[in-house]
Amino acid sequence: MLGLKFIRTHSEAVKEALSRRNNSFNLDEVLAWDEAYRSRLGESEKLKNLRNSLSEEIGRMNARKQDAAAQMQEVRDASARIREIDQDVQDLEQKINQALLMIPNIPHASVPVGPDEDANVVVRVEGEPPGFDFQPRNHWEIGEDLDILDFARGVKIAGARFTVLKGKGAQLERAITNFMLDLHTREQGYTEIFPPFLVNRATMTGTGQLPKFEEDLFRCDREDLFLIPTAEVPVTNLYREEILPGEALPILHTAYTACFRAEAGAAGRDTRGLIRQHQFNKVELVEFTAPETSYTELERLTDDAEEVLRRLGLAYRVVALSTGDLGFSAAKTYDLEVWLPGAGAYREISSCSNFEDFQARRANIRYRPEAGARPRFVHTLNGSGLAVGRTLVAILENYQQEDGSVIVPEVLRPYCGFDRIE
RNA sequence: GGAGAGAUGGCUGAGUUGGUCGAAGGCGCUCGACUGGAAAUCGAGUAGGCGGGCCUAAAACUCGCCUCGAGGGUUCGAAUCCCUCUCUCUCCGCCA
Repeated sequence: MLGLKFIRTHSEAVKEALSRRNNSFNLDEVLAWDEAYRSRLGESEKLKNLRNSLSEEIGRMNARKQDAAAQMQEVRDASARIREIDQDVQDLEQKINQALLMIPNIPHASVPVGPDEDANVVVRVEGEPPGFDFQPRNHWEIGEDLDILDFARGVKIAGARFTVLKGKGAQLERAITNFMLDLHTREQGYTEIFPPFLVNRATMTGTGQLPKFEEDLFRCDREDLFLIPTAEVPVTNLYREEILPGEALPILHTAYTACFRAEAGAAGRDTRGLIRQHQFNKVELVEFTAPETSYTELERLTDDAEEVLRRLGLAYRVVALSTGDLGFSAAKTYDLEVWLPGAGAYREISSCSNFEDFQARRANIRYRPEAGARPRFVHTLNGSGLAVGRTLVAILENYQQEDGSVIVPEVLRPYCGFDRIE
């Protein structure tokens, strides 16, 4: 969410940012409401001031046994008018707040300008895609032949976009998860969190999933709880409505969670394989930092995610998303795309974003730079470190052998206890 | 699921016959004094939000309004009275 004061004083810049995002939000309407809101609020506050001073006077007169009937009548009249005006104030305030929740973040100046993903910019390419002297296969073929992925039974017990991992497939998934968590916690300084997978509406609103994107979420109707689409949601909201001491920053958290996405707008896309599932595992990195350092922290956090790919020996590239492809809450995003030989393409395996104070405003997460100073909004960042299912896909496709077996990357062997799946 | 208790500032804890209470006291924290330095001691300060003024702007300052879990009501006036909701704690039941 953008600050109302900011929108008020920088309306042209906000409009310009919205157009770079291909967003057709009507800002003038909000500005008009704001105008009316402040004028009505002023009227109301004047009358409340009158009411307060008269009430005090009445108290004093009563103590002296004087007759305050006239004053009481005056306050009664004022209160009636206040009630009317406050109704307007409340209506306007509500309209403004609802509108504010629908305005996306402003892209950072360094974000490439463009209408869609075709305008994304490849920032760097790392690692060599492996060469094969045979035709590399898709992960779903490899996985089914090895009897470690069972798509048919996933559909039977749950539905489309649900898959069963079996035997060494399940073990490898678990090994990948543990390898990532250990790297982040032991070497990169993140504190591990294991959060609830179901969260309430306020939490979903805090990170920007609600109110605009409810159709992308799974919801438990009975309790009005939502299955988290990413650990970003519960972990960022950990400090909702809090003022953190300045010396606590930066706060680095990593969390493994299952993630649940309705994939409402993705019908027909990636229908085969593990790439696009309703449920998948992910290890997430979440960071809270002071505004001054958030962009250097974005580079560091992205590098922490890249380290997973480097250690797994997977080729990848880093892509800066364009203004038209940027997520609703993000000011800047790098996607990490891993090379998939079976698909013959780079596919997204991580997304690292700086949200600046967009989420912090929604969730009211602040910090006090020093004792006695006014609280400021923190900046929040997060990135996948990494999507576990897609990492499994990348390993199957990149480490496949001509005989159909798959070599396990060195760093994972201590975690799974085998060096090959055949 | 049943019964009961409670929600006050960073923490603790008064305030519940409605009226200078945004709120005593203590702790913590900040600044200052004392000290070679520190501890102890003493003094001062220390909630958040919104709107206005000031200003190129922010901060600071200043005026006002709101907030004592959330929302609504009674009243000239509510932390204090009434209603609804949420959450926490204790006991019982159930359960991994």
